[in-house]
Amino acid sequence: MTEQQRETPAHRYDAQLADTIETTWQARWKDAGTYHTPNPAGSLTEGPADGPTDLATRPKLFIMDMFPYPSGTGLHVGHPLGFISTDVYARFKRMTGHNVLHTMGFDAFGLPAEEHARSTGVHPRENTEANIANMSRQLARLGLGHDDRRAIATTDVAYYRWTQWIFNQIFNAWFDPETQKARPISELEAEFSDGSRPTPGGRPWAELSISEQRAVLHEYRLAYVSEAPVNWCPGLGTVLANEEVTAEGRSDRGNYPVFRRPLKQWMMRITAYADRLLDDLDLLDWTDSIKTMQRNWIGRSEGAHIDFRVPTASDETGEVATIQVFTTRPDTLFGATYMVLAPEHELVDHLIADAWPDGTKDAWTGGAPSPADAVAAYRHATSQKSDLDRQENKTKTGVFTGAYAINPVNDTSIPVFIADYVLMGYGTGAIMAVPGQDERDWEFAEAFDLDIIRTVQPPADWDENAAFIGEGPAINSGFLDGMAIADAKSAMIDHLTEIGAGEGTVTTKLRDWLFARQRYWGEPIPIVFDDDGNPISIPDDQLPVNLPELIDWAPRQLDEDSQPEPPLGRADEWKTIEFDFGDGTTTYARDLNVMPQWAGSCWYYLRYIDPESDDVVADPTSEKYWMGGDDADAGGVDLYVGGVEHAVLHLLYARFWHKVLFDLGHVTTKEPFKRLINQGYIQAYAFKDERGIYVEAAEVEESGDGYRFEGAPVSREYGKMGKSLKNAVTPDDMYEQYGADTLRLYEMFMGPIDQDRPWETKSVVGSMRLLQRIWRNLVDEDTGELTIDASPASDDLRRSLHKTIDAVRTDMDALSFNTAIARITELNNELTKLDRPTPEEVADPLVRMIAPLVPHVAEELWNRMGNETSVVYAEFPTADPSMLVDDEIEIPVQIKGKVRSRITVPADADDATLEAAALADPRIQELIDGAEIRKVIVVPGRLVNIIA
RNA sequence: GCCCGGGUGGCGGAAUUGGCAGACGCAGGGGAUUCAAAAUCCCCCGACCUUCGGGUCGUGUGGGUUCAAGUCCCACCCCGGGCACCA
Repeated sequence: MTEQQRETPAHRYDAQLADTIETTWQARWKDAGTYHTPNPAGSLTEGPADGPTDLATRPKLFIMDMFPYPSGTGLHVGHPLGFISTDVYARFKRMTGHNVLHTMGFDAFGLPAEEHARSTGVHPRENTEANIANMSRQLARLGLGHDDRRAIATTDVAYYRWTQWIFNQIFNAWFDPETQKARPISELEAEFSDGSRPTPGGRPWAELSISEQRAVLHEYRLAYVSEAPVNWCPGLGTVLANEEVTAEGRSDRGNYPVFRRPLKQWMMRITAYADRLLDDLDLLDWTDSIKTMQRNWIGRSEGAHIDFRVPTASDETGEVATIQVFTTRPDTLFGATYMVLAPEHELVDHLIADAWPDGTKDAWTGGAPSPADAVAAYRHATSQKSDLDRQENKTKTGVFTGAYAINPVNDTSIPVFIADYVLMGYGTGAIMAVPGQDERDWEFAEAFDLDIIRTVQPPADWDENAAFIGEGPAINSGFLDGMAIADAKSAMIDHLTEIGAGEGTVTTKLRDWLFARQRYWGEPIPIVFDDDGNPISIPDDQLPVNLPELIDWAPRQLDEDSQPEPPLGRADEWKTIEFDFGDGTTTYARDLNVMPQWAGSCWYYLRYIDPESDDVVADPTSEKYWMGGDDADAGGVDLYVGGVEHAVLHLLYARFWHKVLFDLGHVTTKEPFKRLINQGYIQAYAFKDERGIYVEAAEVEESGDGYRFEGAPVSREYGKMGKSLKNAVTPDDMYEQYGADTLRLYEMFMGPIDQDRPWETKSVVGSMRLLQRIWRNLVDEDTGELTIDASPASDDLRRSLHKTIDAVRTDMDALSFNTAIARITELNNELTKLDRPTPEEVADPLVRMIAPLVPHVAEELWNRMGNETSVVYAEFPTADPSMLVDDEIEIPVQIKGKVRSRITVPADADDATLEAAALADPRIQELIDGAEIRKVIVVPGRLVNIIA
């Protein structure tokens, strides 16, 4: 025996042994299909070869992680935190009799692969697949119990075929305001056709040409084409995403100028679903903060549309122009002293007066000789401002249009301005300004010397130079005077409705979803255009529309006057295609846009359910089973874990698609994700030297007076883990030093799932030690023999065991893995102190309890203990209730709320017994010393408090 | 500015309905074992005072309710996140 061997016992649980155990079991699980989850019908009805055969008849549980983007840099230890949590929970639920669906996919379309292709010439697909392979390897080594048959990538042609199919569903649907539901567009067409719904122009449907019919239907579709501005960068010959444009309006890459250009773009009518997206939040088991974020994003506000006539101007049809405003405060209409339109408002051109009217104040003209000049100059100035400028510089600016509008409630003539504090994208892009009750209007009125009329009585001590937003009686408001705000609002709305000058309405901040991207690496939009530019969807049976294999990445130097062109426009042969849509074979132009990255992640949960079906997006029986379609509540994925950065967009878009599919009968639940948890982030310390350069965090040493790197002092920061801060720790490092089970255990022990936490490699050893101690309590380190025997445990130990089981079950259910681990540690510490072999009646449940957390070492111990089937499907231990109560308990005795002594009493002692025992305690008697006892508070089982 | 979270030992964090603050772990200290060290096992570990029995203070700050407050109420400070001229 060599020196080395004598020093380390041959059967110690260390990194080498962990590695052997982990890779061995991973291979065996893979062979047996241990994590194969059976569907109740259709495809994938096969379960595990080494598990129970009745899984598909058990209660279901659908657990999901927000799937990752397969980045080229691979994982660091922060990434899998959520994945481990869901895996532990899934494993726990498998052991409590559930059929658990848990798998993993990749959100693999997106800019980085395209950028990588651009710089290296490697096709995005090749690069993406290599990254997926690497990341899959890193994740597999963690021992995640995923059903790998269900793994998908959004870039798989077989997957994006169905993404395109869903696009077609949405395109071929309209939102019926009567039923508040999406319906097939064919039903709308039928109504037009049989005359039950009048056509927009009044002509009979049959008299419209096919092109005209398409144009009419297009106005109703849930996916529609509209002009929207894009960031066109001629220097790169491409359109850029907002995040690729610098604050100076230049391209992030290359620093070329970027121009805002209108382009025909796909939009999705998510605004139609605003109310349902808002209301159904109540059905969801999500945190209040996420619900609030979604509510704020949707931004529903109730108010009124009010029409102001502008007698001096006419609109496009020659009628007297009418400015419609949206206001949440119709009760303040008597205080409207001017109006403001967004500079881009289409009515502005019709309003501009030929010359400044009498009474125009100097401040209103912007120094221009005529309204037209003033408006032109102001619009130009506004267009030069970046969004950031507009956000940061909130000084009110604007110019008078020379026009006056009539306040419909009192016929007062009020000036009409344009100003950039009114946004085109919200409400009607025009406001009535009521400086008395609005801070922004007050500021503008002060700057432009406009009248201010208060219409709500402020309290006596109110600053007379400030707008008053609060509650109070109406004043200066004719028939509203004296009313509270709510009453005044409804009285005004009634009045406006009666005189035909307005009506109550609702507006949302939510805009329709801009769905087109002018990129290459995304799902092609399955649309062609006829000669009149009407979009037609490619029939479902001809999907998928494959991405063309073009890759001409060389930037094209184009001039400033060039038109925006998506990359697919370069695929000359692909650009056009022949079709026969019933009016003869014709050549059609394909849509050249691709979908945004959100698209693939909007519905992947459905494909997890049934990744193989060719004829249906997901088998209906399986869909209903996994999504819980019979529930009266929202239904959906039972647990969805992911980062809070997707609180709004991803979750809102996915909910929207799901609701459309629900309306059209393709899914059976109202909501996609019943329960949502946002896991916290693992952050890490980073260190900078005196030059301010980051140094390798792993090599920094702590000394008494601070931190040192190669002897020189460094300063410590705290932030995201990553390459740039030189503080990344990879799972591979941890596998090598400790093994996957230790990494899993440490990440789960660090703190509650939803909290950010600092990574500390030096603390990982604590989790390793727990596993070593458990191992040592069950296996002899020198011989490898089990150190378990069949003789019964002591009563105390048995009680500890059952209390542990009880607590661990509760904690696991609540995803409180950190406290579950603490309880297991306590039990194991008791075993360590035992001067006898571990009783089997404790060893068996202990191994079961650790199995969800550290599946490999648990499986190894389970196997060594003589079990022939996998611990993965073993039953989780259940506590014996009679073992949870002690015969005797120690409770504190307080005098005036301070603990002065402790007494040991029978657990079921009543109040009188407790009081007597407390007063009889020698220490208490000594302290009371004959003083008068005024009151004794007894909380059975908890404490006695004596007020003396 | 508005809306959400959150402030507990040197560190990560525990603490049912208001009922023994600091479970569990890391770091630190002491002991056993060892020729020695590592590993392992045992003990201590909020601060201050102490006659070593114990006492006083202590959960961001200041008030309050209560027999009893980390927990409830009021005011404030700090940190993190979201939104931001949304009429």
